[in-house]
Amino acid sequence: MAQTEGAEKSGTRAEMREETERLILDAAEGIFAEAGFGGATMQAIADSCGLPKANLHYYFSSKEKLYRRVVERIFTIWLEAADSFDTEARPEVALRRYISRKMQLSREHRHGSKVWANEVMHGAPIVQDYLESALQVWTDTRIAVIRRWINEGLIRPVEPRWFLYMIWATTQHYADFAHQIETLNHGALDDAQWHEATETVCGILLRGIGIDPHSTGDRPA
Amino acid sequence: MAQTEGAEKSGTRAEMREETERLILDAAEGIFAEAGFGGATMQAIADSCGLPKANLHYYFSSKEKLYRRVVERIFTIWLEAADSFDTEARPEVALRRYISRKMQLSREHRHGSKVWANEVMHGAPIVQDYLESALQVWTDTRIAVIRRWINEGLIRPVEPRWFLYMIWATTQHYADFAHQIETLNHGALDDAQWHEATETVCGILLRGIGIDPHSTGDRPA
DNA sequence: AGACACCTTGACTGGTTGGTCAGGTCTGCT
DNA sequence: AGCAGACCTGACCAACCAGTCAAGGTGTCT
Repeated sequence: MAQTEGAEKSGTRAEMREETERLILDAAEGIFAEAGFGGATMQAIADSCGLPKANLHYYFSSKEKLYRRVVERIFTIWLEAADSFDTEARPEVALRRYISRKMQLSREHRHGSKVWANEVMHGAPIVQDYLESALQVWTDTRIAVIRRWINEGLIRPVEPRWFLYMIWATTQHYADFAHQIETLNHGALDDAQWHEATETVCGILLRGIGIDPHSTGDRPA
Repeated sequence: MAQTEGAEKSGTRAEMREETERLILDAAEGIFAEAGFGGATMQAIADSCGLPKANLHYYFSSKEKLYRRVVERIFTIWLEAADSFDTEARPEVALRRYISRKMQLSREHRHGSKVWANEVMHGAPIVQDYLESALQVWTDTRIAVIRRWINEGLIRPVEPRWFLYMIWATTQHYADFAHQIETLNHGALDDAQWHEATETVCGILLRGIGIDPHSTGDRPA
């Protein structure tokens, strides 16, 4: 009976295992985001997904293993979003799409962004290898693209590194500091505010590097 | 003997107490920044400043009280820096000074920024009242100033709220994500890089709202 | 039906942590 | 000198937490 937890119907063994793991990972992401690794307890995660604590240890042998899986999942989502930074498109198109996507992620994956921020803030004890491999590679290729745009005179000459950090910082801020933003806003941002914030961020960043933010790709150059 | 801890010479009772409290607060700031509230231990803080753990409890009755004092101190520094946002000066001067000051704080008070970020990310359980009072007031006055600049045609019309968040996000990113930045940079940023990053951030943000970032106040308008 | 592997869970444990306390030390005052 | 009050600290404790385990349940094969 307890095997068909919650709403999902029974499927194959593998499907059910995956389903339960996802249930735990979702709960863990929320708890780790709200309390940090040290502040989170396995009991709290167990309560959050309505499973006994011992059950968690059946699926994830240790707290650290569970945490690592949470962070890995977040990094995967982040990398997929990163693909929206199209290296072939014109800068105003590629950047606008990438920034919009990152804003969307901040809205839909607030917890994930917080866990990542926490991890990096504490010196990336778990994901140092990601920083040095995948992130390094991704960053280097994008820096090369931005350099090319500069050489072709498409954007103003800015150090690509600092510009990329500005994009990350401004977009992730809406997830990591959501509580502060919502306090100052007297409530959660509505659809219109999210749209306006995204437009403002896009507008300032694009204009900041010398692009007219309204000359999107759908008009002939 | 142990009373004149470390390097400082003995002064009055009050001076020595203040000195010891500062020693503990400095250590606590570092530990809280690196491990979060839940991950930090009183023993680690004690070791970090070379005092026995029981001594910490003599000066700060509980871990939470100590943490609160750390956060309060950070907020004070933040507010003092906020005064560099001169509401009288012209936008390019006021903004450039404020952004530069915030970048400087990110470099000199990395730990403090991290503790603040941690606190807000976890829902500001300790400093919610600051957000609702002091920060709210400060933000409202600055938004009014930016609105005035817009009405006077000094800067492009942007929602001041989102613009302010961009400033906070980009500058604090250099403290909160220092580890990520330094990993990608293969080492800490040197003086030249900090200068260049500050210039890039200022340049993009000012240009983004329609200001020529090089028309500083020291030339006649 | 029976056997087997997989899943679930309440109860338990060893280690860690925040906090206490009694007894000692030092300083400034009279 | 002698005293009072501030300061220091090793040893201790109760609470909590990650992780274990053994016993029982459930689905799926032959």
